[in-house]
Amino acid sequence: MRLRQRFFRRDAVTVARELLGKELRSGAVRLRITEVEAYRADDSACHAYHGRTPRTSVMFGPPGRAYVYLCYGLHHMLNVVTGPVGEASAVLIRACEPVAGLDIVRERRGGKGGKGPALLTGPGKVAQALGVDRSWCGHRLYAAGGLELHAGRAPSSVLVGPRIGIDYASPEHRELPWRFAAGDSPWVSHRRALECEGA
DNA sequence: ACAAGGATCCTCT
DNA sequence: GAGGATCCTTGTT
Repeated sequence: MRLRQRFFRRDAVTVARELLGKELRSGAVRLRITEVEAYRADDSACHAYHGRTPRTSVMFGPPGRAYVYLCYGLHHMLNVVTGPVGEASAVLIRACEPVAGLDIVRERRGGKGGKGPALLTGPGKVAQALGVDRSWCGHRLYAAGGLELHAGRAPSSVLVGPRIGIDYASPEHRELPWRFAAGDSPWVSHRRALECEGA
């Protein structure tokens, strides 16, 4: 069952937590989301914080679309646009566990990552496994065809911690606990920095 | 037109 | 745990 567009028209932190366990599908490849990060409009870690640019314009548009950008000149990052039109926020997909299409995933990953979590724990790896590049920017994830977002098995517990790689953000945003991960999955990166929610 | 830096990944120690 | 790869986006001249 595909997620509806209204699922995404909410606060990025809320959507991020609820995306855990959901399924990304592209052809025969099906991945269960195990780690995400929220980026909000009023957040100096967010690419759109300093205003609208050609690269970030998708984040200002309707929710439920893909925001894909190139990092360090070689890694594609898959995000889901959240919130109402005009509010630039998104959720970065940082890690997944394979559900189906593992042979295709391994081929796209070029034989790297072996058989364990190193195969899919990291945002660049997830995009590569799904065959996502910048030509997918703006794609409607709630529509039928291409890359889709489906319901899935929710995690039994949620891990929470600070976001990764945002040293450029101001101090008050750098430590926000806006990274979420499935507590029941080994397919999570930087697990040390995470704590069980509510504990 | 140019320079700087980046929401990472991989390899090696 | 550290460093290099690699090139696009952005802000400035």
